[in-house]
Amino acid sequence: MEQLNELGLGARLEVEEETGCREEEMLCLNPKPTREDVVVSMETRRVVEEEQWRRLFPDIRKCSVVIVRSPAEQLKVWNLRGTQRRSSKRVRSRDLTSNWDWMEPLEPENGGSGAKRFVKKVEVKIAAERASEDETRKPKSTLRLTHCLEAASDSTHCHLHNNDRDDLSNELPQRDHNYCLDSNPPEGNSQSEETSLMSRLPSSCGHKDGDGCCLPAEKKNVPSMVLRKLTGDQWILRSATIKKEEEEEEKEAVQIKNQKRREELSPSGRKRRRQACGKCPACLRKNCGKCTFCLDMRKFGGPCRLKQKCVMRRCVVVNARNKWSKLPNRIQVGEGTEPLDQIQAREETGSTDAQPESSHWKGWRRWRHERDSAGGKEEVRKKRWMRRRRRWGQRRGATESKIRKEWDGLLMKEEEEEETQPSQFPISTGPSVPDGPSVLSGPLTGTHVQLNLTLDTGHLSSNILSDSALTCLSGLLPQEGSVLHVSTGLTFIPPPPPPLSPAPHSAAAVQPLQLKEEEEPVGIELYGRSGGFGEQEKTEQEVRTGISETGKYYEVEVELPDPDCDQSTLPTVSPPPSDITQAASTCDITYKRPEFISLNPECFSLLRGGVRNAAPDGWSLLRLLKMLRRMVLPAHWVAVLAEGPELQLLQCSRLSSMADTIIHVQSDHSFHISVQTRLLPDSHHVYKEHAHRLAHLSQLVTLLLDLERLTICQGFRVQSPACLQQARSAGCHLLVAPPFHTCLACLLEEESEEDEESEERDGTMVIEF
DNA sequence: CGACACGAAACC
DNA sequence: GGTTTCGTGTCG
Repeated sequence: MEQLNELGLGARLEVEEETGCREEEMLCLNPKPTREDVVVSMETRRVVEEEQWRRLFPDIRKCSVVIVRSPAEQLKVWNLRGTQRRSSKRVRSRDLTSNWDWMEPLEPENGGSGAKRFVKKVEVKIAAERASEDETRKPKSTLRLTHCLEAASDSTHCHLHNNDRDDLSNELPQRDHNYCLDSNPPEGNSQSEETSLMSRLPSSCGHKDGDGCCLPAEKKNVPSMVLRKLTGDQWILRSATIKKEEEEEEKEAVQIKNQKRREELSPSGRKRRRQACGKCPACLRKNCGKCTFCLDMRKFGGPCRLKQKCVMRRCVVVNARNKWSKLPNRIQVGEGTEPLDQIQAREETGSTDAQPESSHWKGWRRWRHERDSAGGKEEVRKKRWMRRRRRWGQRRGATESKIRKEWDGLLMKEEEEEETQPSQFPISTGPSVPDGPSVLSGPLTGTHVQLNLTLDTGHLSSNILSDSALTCLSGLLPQEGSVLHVSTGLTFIPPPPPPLSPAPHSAAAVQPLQLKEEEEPVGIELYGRSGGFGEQEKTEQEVRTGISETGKYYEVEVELPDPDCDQSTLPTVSPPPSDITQAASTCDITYKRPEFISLNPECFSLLRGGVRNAAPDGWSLLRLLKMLRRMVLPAHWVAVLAEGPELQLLQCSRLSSMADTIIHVQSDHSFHISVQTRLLPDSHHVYKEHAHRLAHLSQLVTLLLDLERLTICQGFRVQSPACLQQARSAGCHLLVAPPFHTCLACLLEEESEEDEESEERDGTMVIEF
């Protein structure tokens, strides 16, 4: 018996010798299955296979063949589990059926026998007729375990040969768990014999190439699947062919890059030095003797550590060239096409705005700052901070609340992530490769923007996810008054179908979201978690049934409707998430807006295709919630489940005139409205305008829009008597549009009636204090 | 990302 | 050979 180096193989082989003086190695396959049920069910088959195996190789003393046949669905689950289990290591995976080829964790010492075992599940296919042939003609081959690597992988191919295994410990990567079961004919055997043997015994990995190495997975008939890490905890499953193509593209890109680099390089191999033009005013200038770099120079008594040119002498032309060369899409932008002489001419006029934004000029500005202000560094830091703030400040306003600070922290973190993981939130209009990486973005038609969030299904429940995502959205997305509709739904929108014609370069169509100063988001964590949690879990379960091979996608849809279009039209409703595959194939790029969606149970049945009638109250609300989350609600309205159970629609924007307003929807779809815990009186205008029981989602949306129509001058909100008091003391007039004036009037009644005078003008109520 | 440090090319 | 300063790497 011989034990092979465990480290070298990444696993241990137990090799035993039974007959003859010559040591022959046999592969010992650990009989321990990982999926006992499957193995038991396949027991008969296993015995047959083992018999055949033994006939082929009678020298084998111990031979355990584990034949794993599992439904594709289960394989998927295994695959996912495997991914999670092995997420810290490099994951190698071939096709779904190669799942059983994964190495299990090494076992501890095996019962004091001194031998260790490893679990290696190998697919063995032996043709019956061949096997019988071999009965008479024993193969003189021994088995060998071939380290099987994908061509694309950067590791080396290794074989376990009888005579060179000593080298293996040095050659084999420790964590490489892809192996081929291979047979090695004894020396002297003809090539044909080998071929014949190979054909008799197809391995789980494939054939041999000329060097005796395993052919890459791609060369087999079975399509390989590769798990590829995107970011953080994200993995995508994709076929190896695509991976190969991508890697080829990457290779090409690298080659082009290298070629360009070589062109830039001087004969010595170092990058060619850029030459100053020698003509521009900067080049003609003398050392200022004041800047950091001048002060660093020996002639100015410096230590000569910085070794940089005087900031005032940095060549404008070179810097400009440098800038444009670094500018992405410069041709499209148009700035880069500006003739050099123009730049130069402008420079000669002394115009400072033409100074290229390079580190040199930043340095120059820094120097100027240092010169101008004593606290230069502090100022620079402040400016940098402000610059960062501006970027996010476009999304965020500048209030000084505690929430704000926390929010800023979150945003800063997010910004960092955004910078390091630019593909995380792709906002692209380009069509995606059908089988490509699955961080996809939908089509951007007109003003329709979709933000696709790819989230790790293992870490966020849909509840948490929706809340957090919504909170983010409320802070991040632009709010053009009531023009922008922010979807509060988290919806799977399947990737668009492949383009009919080669799509134009998508880069031109990529539009960054123009973000605007935003208001404070209202934390909604308290809502929706307290009540109906069980139902939430149920939902999640249901959603998960729709997990595809490519992952689970939550899509946040942001719609920027045409200002002219009627806002009360019902927004997009995406296909239900449970039918991802089908939806992906039948998805229409232009999502048609249905007239309305009925809230009756039949409608839900149609949408969800499940059993509805026996659903409890909360269940019904949950369905309503899910539908609401799939559609676009008026800006910053969020639907959550709360205790009761009841469904609550909350206005999450602090700046909204409807902040602190909650629409409570009961399980029978009746609703009432509260403003800052005060119930709106039954006599309220809103109740008269709208049916007390919601029959359609469109009614709910109309209700929200009606409530949103409130306009208030002077920035006072009128949800409470305190606000009115405040407005009153400020001596301002309040312009309140219907139907909210009734609500206001109600509040006023509660507070005091004597001070106010009101009159109706053109449907607008003017209240004067 | 900016500041800093430093090797080495380019220039004088 | 000395000086200048570009390109690049490292660090916070």
